[in-house]
Amino acid sequence: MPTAAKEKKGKLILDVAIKLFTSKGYAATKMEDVAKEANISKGLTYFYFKNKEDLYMALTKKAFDELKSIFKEIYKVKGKAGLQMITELAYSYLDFTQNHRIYNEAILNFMGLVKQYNDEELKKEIDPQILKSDHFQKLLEIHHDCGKIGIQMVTIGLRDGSIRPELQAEVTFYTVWSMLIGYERLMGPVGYEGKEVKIHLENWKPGFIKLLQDMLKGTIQASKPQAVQASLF
Amino acid sequence: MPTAAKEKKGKLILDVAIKLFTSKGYAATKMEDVAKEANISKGLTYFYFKNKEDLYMALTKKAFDELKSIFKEIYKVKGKAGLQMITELAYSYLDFTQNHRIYNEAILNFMGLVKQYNDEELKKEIDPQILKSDHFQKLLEIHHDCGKIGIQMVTIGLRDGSIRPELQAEVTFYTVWSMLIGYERLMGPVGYEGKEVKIHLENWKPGFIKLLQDMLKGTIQASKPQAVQASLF
Amino acid sequence: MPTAAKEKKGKLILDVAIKLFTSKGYAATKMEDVAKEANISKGLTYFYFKNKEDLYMALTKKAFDELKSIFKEIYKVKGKAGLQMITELAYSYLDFTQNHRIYNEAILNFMGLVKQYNDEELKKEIDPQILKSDHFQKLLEIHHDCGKIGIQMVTIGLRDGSIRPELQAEVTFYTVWSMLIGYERLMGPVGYEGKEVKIHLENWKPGFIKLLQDMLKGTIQASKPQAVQASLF
Amino acid sequence: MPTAAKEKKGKLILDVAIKLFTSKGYAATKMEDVAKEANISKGLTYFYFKNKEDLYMALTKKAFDELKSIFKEIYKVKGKAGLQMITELAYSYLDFTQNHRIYNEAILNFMGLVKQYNDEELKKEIDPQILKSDHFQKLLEIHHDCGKIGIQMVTIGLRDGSIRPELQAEVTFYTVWSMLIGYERLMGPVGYEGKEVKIHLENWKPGFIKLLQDMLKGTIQASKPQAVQASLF
DNA sequence: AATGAATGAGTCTTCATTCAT
DNA sequence: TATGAATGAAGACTCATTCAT
Repeated sequence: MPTAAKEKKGKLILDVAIKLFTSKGYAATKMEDVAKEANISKGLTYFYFKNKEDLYMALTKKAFDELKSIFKEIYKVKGKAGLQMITELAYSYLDFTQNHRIYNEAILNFMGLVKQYNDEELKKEIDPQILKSDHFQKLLEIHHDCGKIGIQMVTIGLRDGSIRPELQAEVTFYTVWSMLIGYERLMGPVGYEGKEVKIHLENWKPGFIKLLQDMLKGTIQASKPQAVQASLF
Repeated sequence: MPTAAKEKKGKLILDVAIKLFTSKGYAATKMEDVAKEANISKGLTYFYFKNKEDLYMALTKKAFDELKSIFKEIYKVKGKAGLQMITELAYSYLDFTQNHRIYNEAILNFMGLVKQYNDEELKKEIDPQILKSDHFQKLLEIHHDCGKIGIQMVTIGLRDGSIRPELQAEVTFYTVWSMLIGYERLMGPVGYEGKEVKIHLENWKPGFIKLLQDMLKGTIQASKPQAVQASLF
Repeated sequence: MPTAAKEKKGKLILDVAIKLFTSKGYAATKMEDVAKEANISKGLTYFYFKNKEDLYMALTKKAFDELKSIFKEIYKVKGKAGLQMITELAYSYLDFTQNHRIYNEAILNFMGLVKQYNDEELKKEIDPQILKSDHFQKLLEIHHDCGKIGIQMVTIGLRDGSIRPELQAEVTFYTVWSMLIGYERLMGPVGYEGKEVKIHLENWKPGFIKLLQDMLKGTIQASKPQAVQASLF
Repeated sequence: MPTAAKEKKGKLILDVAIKLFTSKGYAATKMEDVAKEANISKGLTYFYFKNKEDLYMALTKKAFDELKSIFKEIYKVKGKAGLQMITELAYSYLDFTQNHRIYNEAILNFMGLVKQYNDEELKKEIDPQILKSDHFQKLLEIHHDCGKIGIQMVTIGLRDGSIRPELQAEVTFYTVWSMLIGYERLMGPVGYEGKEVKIHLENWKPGFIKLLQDMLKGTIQASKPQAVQASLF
């Protein structure tokens, strides 16, 4: 089988894994389920992925890759104000996490791992299989990429005046990212039709974006969120 | 054995579980480990907790209880501006998640569960043992409590002018919460001594808080964060 | 507590056990279930019965006692032909097994045990707790009692001519008993509304009794089954 | 591995299970014992049988299959009178139950299950694993097969005059089956060398068969039991 | 007599992973 | 590459039984 075909099958397995991990969760998904759904044998999955953790790290890698492509897509278009970029990013990020629950979970999980990895004591408790995974090692190299682009976006905003000049780019971007990460998880409670809590999903998103913008806004305004959103699709 | 003693043993088991889940993770911790560490028999853990998931839900319940007590502690002191309350909350929340990684994880996990629970299709995939857990059912009842207090804080801020009057309390509070949730996880990557990323932990926190305040600020300023923080400890 | 009261509680436990063993089966019934249903503590059941097997043997003993009382009841009335006695016995036995599924099961089980007990090799495999049970030992002594009475009934029939004189009492009685034992179990399949099997429960019983009588009948007839049945209630 | 080999291993496991269930009993036999005795790993037994109950149901299925083959073997030979067939059947059945205690137990157990299964209330108490077992479902379909053949035998007897014409085939056959079912169990008590009960195994069997025949006999006699028995071996 | 917390041996069952083919 | 039978370590959970009170 040529390399192209090999990659195809590897992708197939990964896609199936994404589907199953999303619906049933990592722990509840058996390697056999993955194989069955992909119409291949159980053994073959181990030809393409060293083990289950490795498969999950491959998924995480894909999550970061897709996230990065979102960042790049927004970043590469010239002439946009920095705040507009961040706004677009926010919309895309929220869509990304809503459409790919497992991706956000994988990213969340990976960031937890990085925290452990950077702590000499906690590092020992990390499953050795994760450490050995090529995908994990690759992730360690690339997981700052999104941050770097995001920081660039903020930097542009600082320069073009769409973002308040007194802000620090790194701090600002990671704070924005914090917000975006929390959103998907809070959708569960927020979406619930509680008697006393009147907030609903439809209301939250625009308000959330507006707050994000207000937090950053400089004297020169970015285009209206609605307009931005429209331009994204 | 008097009820007090019975409760004590239940708490002992829970405390041990918190310790082990924190250091080794939920999946890697055996019920037998918990029993051994608590100097009791394996069977007794099942006398106090129906099963492992139930134990985890008890832990989650405790996480929410402690979080709620943080909210209440800040809320009950009269005479503070709303923005000050939110600021204090932010500091306490960040401390809470940093000091109790497992609590934040449990809360994150529970919110993911709530999302599944509210989706007819995804609900089926939830482990029945979770659904049957009394602690889980209790959590469904109380998990809005923190949100309600937080919304009250924002409402106070809207009235006293410390928070911009055009904001909507619910939307605003949940957006604040989003920020707080993401922080702990991003500390992993942020804390890493990357060559190109200059942001460090010491820098991030105050900047993060500052941004949060700027996002909300009305015409009347709350007291300085530093002062607030000092008063908390 | 006076002996009378003690016996009362012991009977209560036994009655509860009968109820639960009947509905859920021996293996699926926990000692705790028994205690709970009897509104006593788990520990107390062990005061009245050495262990679970002992409780089952007590149940078996009661089954044999009740069966024996049925035999005696029929036997003690003078003036009946032997065949009539056997007929009455058949009716009563079938009622007994239908109303007390667990009794028949216990009797069946005990007879299997006796078979094992009489085989030097298989005897070793019997749970020692059974062997140690006073109820089991008692059962070994009395389990022939029903047979003895039954044989007497046949003997009477042989003498009074209601049963064919060429038959041997022991062989005949145990053959009758075989029939009666099988009936309860076959009611499951027979009761099923199969498309091709037309036999129904209502039809089977009288036909069964008729065949039993025909098997034994001598020149002098016993009263009609219907009449006999009527006299029983 | 070819299908033949796969079937072989499944049979091996089943044979081992039959051996162990027979000697130690179902409850006392561990799945690990079965695996060890079959020289395979514990896990492999679960590859061939979903769980322990499923294995027992497979055993029960085999019991019914073997029983059915006995019925068919006798039924297929033309020219025999119906009573002779029943007589042969009785001999074979008694041999079957004596040589395969576990088979009879399984059949007895299954018939109890069918009774529960047909009662809406009791059905709930059946272990779900049993209900899910393919073998159990298959048994529900086939468990009338033996009955059907037996009824045919009686029907033949009614036509050829070897069985009394006034009898009803279904009722008659199931009554015969009742007798046969009880026999194995009663051998325990009967076989015991009681001081007062003189019946012994050697005496019982021919007498039992004789009574069975007398119960059915029409004007035309079937061949002698002894001759029949001889022809069977 | 009575309680019910505590024990711990016992077992079923799962499933990631391997390997002969 | 591909299969799927086979492995076996691992772990959740049960429950009869005991015993301090």
